[in-house]
Amino acid sequence: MTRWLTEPEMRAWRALVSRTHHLMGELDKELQAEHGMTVAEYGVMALLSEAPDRSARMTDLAARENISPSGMTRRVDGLVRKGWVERVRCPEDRRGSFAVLTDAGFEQLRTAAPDHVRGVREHFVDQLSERQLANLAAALERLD
Amino acid sequence: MTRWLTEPEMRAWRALVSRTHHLMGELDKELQAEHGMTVAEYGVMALLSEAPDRSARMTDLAARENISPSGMTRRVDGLVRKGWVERVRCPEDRRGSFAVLTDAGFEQLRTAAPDHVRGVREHFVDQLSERQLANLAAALERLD
DNA sequence: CTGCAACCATTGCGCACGCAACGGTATTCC
DNA sequence: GGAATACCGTTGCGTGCGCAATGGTTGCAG
Repeated sequence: MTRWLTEPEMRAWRALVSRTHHLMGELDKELQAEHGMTVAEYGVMALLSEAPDRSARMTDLAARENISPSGMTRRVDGLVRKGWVERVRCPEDRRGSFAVLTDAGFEQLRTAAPDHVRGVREHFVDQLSERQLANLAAALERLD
Repeated sequence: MTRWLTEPEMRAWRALVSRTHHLMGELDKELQAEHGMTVAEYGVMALLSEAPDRSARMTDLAARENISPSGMTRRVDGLVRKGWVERVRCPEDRRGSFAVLTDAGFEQLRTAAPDHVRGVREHFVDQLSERQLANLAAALERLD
């Protein structure tokens, strides 16, 4: 006996999928055009910039960004090619390696951040009330 | 002068991106394992099943699913290969073509739907209150 | 101390997508 | 009516990701 989705449930589900997808697409195009980087790359660099020594293990990065280890390897590959990140072999566990944000990477992030934040505000944050944002965060953080 | 994100704004933004991404991944894996189809394919077939004559123009499908025309061409290619959709050239506009849900496709959808809906409930709908769902839909539908 | 299981990051492979360019068709404008 | 324009769907090409398998390393069990 299947409990089908009610009309409000369906609306919430469809809105979540389609709005999020569209939103990410817009932000990606903007950040790519203005600063030659993707939102995914931005995410990694933002994480690194706030980490001790501006560095983190590959596994941690993958977990924090919700992608597979191999996906993170390639994402970091791209950042290394652009000179924004370096790899450093881990001394006390020679299997692992650190991704470290370079000075050029930090500067790139500093330059891109205002534009990216403006994009997030324009397409998302500033279109909702403080209350709506709080409710949305509370709801989504409850999942899983 | 950049208005940085406040902590609640940041939480809402991060939650939206990461939870949605994770959610889609889970549903995709389940639907793939149980019925050999992706959520994206399900979406197209669901649209077709509710359309007049179970058919729709490629352009309409692409717009409704928020993907590029070429993306929709390939998505439908896959469905045709599986025998769930057929292409029919449009009589009154010979540039265009219809995607039509076959009987096999309709049957496939009927079989997969209960499991997919259960997944959506389990991972999303049933974890939130009625009120939260309504708020979430209202907030997201307001974007753009 | 030795052998085996667990783990880290990477690589090969396949897949889905976007963009730009294209052929074919419809429409508009003179 | 004929030429320019806009539009529909498809294809070539490049990109980013997941899964499975791999090489190198660690740590645990006996």
